[in-house]
Amino acid sequence: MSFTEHRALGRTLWETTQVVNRAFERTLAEVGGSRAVWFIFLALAAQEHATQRDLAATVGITEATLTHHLNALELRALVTRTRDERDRRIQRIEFTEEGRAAFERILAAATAFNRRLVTAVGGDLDTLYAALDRLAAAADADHEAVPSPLAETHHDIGL
Amino acid sequence: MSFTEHRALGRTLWETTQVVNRAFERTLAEVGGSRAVWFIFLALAAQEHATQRDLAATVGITEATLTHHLNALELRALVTRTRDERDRRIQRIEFTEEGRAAFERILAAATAFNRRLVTAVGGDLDTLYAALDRLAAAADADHEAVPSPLAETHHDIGL
DNA sequence: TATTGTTATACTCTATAACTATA
DNA sequence: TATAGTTATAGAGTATAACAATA
Repeated sequence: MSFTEHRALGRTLWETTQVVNRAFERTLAEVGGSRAVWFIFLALAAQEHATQRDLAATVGITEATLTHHLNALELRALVTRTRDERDRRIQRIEFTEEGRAAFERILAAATAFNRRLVTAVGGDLDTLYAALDRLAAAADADHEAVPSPLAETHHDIGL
Repeated sequence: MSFTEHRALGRTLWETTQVVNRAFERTLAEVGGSRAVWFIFLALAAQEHATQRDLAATVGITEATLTHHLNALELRALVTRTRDERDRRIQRIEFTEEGRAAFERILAAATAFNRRLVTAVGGDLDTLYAALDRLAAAADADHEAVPSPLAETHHDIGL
């Protein structure tokens, strides 16, 4: 029974992502991570952010949400926050030794997971990326005002 | 700067879905809907569920979560719940007149949105579906115990 | 005044476990 | 005992608005 003349592309995309994401979250949970933490860690390791605002934008969340996550990470002693000497408004966020180790574990798990996905897709990878980019562009078409997270590093950072 | 030898397939998939989903949620919100409500409405309209348990499985959520959503829908007078005469454990869920009208509005919005996505992808639709299916299968490979939601109606129902 | 980040609060979606009603 | 569904509770992730500290 179908309610539309087209197949359910948005829904298929949603469900595929749900399945993939749940598997990914399970994988990360096994090494003490989560998707949100993984994205934040990657952005931290890349060291391409000047402020928490930048970092939040890179991760694709608000500043308040980032603070929320950083609080948890600091509580777990995985990162430290120290005020910048020259501009005390700015927090400098750094991995602790333990945090760096956690990052390495999560990186290994995420890399292995990604490799599995890439292998599954086979040779059509560029075609898939092109299709996904067209989907995102089409969805955003009505709403240029809303910035798409990580647009500039799209595809360039580990999973 | 890249931390993996492969491009970030899982992440690209995630971000694409985020962008598409956010646009979809905005579209639905304009007609008083949400993704969860839309999925539930579709399952209701299809009338292929015997119990709430079935319905929850079709939508891909737990019974408790479904109850949560049905409470909200009943409060908004979009659905009614009546006990089955022959087995009073069973709730029969039906659209109210208003609920049916809401469904029609949401259907129209979702169909238009889906058409936009399909148009954007162009002629590669089957290739894209195949790639997405391979991704879901690969992600699930480690975790056969976890049932993927809507496996049987995959692709067969409106967005 | 503008910027950086935090706090307070709340919302949505989700789940688990204990429970009630019915069979 | 088993099944259908609800309630109570909680947790993760997210956001907005008001705020404090600093520039």
